[in-house]
Amino acid sequence: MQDFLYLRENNIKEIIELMLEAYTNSYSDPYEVLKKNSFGKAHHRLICAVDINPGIKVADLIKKLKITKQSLSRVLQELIKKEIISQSKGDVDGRHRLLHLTEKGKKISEEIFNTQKKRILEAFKESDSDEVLSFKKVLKKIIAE
Amino acid sequence: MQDFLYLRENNIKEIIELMLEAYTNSYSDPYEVLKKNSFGKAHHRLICAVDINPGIKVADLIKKLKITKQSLSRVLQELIKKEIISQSKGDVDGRHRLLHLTEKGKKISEEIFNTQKKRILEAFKESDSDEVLSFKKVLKKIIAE
DNA sequence: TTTAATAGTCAGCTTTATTGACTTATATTA
DNA sequence: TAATATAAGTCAATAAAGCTGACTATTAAA
Repeated sequence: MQDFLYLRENNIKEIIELMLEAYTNSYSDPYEVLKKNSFGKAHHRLICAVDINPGIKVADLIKKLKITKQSLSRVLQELIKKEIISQSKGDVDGRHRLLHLTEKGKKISEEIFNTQKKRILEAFKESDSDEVLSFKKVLKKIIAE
Repeated sequence: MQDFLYLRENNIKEIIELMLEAYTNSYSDPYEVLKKNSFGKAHHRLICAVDINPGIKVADLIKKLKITKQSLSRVLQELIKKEIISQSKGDVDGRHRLLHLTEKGKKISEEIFNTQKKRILEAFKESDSDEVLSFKKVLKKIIAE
């Protein structure tokens, strides 16, 4: 019977710690850009999620970020006031509030993204394209419930 | 000239958001176990880092978790008091404090790990072994400075 | 038209992390 | 050996991020 090395407990545990470190490193890269705009980690996570999911509704954002609506609200209202994020009423369901980055928000998100992409690009340039594809594929499967 | 799809900005951006979600999901899995022991996310991160890096010194832990020593201290002293983590003086350099999980700490870490590994195992079982190897390889490269 | 879902809000609290200013112990180097 | 640097610990004050609970307003569905 074959022993699947990659399914061994120690490998799984190592992967879990690698994910912690990869996230921690990647999301600390834009520290200066965020500070310049008086934003914290909570703003960063929110901007990132709205950027890649334009038109996302509040309920889905809460699920994605795994925070309460009260926690989200404080940060979201700040970003709306500063005209980084805009809201619109859902056309299918009028109770929904659909969130988008404003033009100003897109610029700041790009600035944040530029500091983060360096790290990823370096890693990808040292990898084969199929390795990168596998990376993304597995990442998506980890997210799926 | 070839266009490397996987190096396109939108793909990199998507990867960055996938990492956010994968980390958020993976590290919210042990919510009940942590709550039972009156531990929070900070304790979780610390236990995980010491588990996979036995004998790590305080300075390296601070670098890995990207927090200040004052932030680390509060949580670390709690875990030392509760006999989850033990300290020993470094034999090479007597100023170092080397951190280990105690037997009690190993048990709790296993309990935490068991809730996290399910998600990873499911993802890995649906993947080929070379995809998992690529995943780990790229993850490590993202961490590297 | 009653009920359910979505979003927003107010208040009070806990947890996590920060800055800045120190102390103690050990190691290095001049 | 004496001066300096490094690693860790500590005290105090503050900020950032998150939570629970109790509500209101709006819109959709039964």
